[in-house]
Amino acid sequence: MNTAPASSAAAGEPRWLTDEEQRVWRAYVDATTLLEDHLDRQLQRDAGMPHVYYGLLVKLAEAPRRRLRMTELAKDAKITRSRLSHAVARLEKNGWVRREDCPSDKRGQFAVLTDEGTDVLRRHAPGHVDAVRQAVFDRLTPEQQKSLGEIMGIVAEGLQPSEAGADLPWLR
Amino acid sequence: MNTAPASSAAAGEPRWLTDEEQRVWRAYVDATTLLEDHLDRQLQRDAGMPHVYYGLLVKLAEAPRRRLRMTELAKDAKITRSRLSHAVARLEKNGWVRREDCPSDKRGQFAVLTDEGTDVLRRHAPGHVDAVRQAVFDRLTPEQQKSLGEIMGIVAEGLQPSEAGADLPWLR
DNA sequence: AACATCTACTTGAAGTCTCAACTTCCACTG
DNA sequence: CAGTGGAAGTTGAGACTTCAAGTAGATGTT
Repeated sequence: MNTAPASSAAAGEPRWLTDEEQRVWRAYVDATTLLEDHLDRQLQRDAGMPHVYYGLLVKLAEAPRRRLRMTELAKDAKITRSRLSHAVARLEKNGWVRREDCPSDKRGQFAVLTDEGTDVLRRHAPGHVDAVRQAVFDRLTPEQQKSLGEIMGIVAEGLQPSEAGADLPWLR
Repeated sequence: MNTAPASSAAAGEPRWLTDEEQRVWRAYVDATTLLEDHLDRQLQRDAGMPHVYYGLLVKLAEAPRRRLRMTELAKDAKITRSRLSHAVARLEKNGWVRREDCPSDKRGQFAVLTDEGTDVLRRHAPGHVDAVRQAVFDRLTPEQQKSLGEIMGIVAEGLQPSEAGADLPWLR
């Protein structure tokens, strides 16, 4: 008979967004579009790279020995390995990252932050933090900041590709 | 003497993010990256276009006579006119949008949603709404939804190009 | 009218991202 | 140890975005 499953798009009546939900959703889309654009422009102008690339350098800077396996870096940055491959190629051309073979796994590659890369980061981090502050933190109350963190945490968790067991590869 | 202005990156000590602020910011970046990716994939697979393009069709569908001047559409969607130009060219190729000259201003162009475009929208809106619900609204309490709307509204407003200058010192 | 300046929109090239192969290597089975 | 399947990473083509420069029409000034 198949009458009315609750949440599937295949069902008869889609659960449209209420007016209030629409307002929220549009605010979200507007804000994220404008902000990503803003940060991309700021970083492109000052540091010569888009926001995602900057994020990659940051992840590397925080990693032990300033290096990360490609797959792990991709997972951390929430991007595909393919995208990362292209990105690292570009960053390598800039001299900010270098690739190194993994001794224990001949398929593996490390992305390693170079001294030059570290330097670029040091030079441009203040400007970036400042941009983020001005656009976000300076405009929100502490409660709103806390709220934002919780909400985004929930959304991110819900979209994480297959978190079950992926953390514990040694259990397989 | 120029000692320590509070919020400029040009100054000596940049105001780094606290640990808590960093957690919030990373949650934000993760969530927005994952979500945009998720929606892009869903729409590309089902409707054959990225999320932004879908958004353009929606704006047109809501406009009087299903048409909008290019500049206005760009403003509404928070994208550059150049990007819009390319996008509309593509949507035109799909037969979902058509251009029309503006009678009162010979430089002007209207982007007009075609019947085919309206149809594509009708067919794929349920799936999209469903994706948004599952990723966002179904996971948040009403208070969190309200919070999200307020917060994103504030951030968007701060970045709106129209709201020039009065708020923040642009010292660069 | 002539001129400069502004606005609306487009264009092409270079950079980035996606998707679907593809290569190479690892791990496991028999 | 051959064979199979999976994992790590890359590649190239096509799609999308950005940036700077372009055309053309509108507006304002003298």
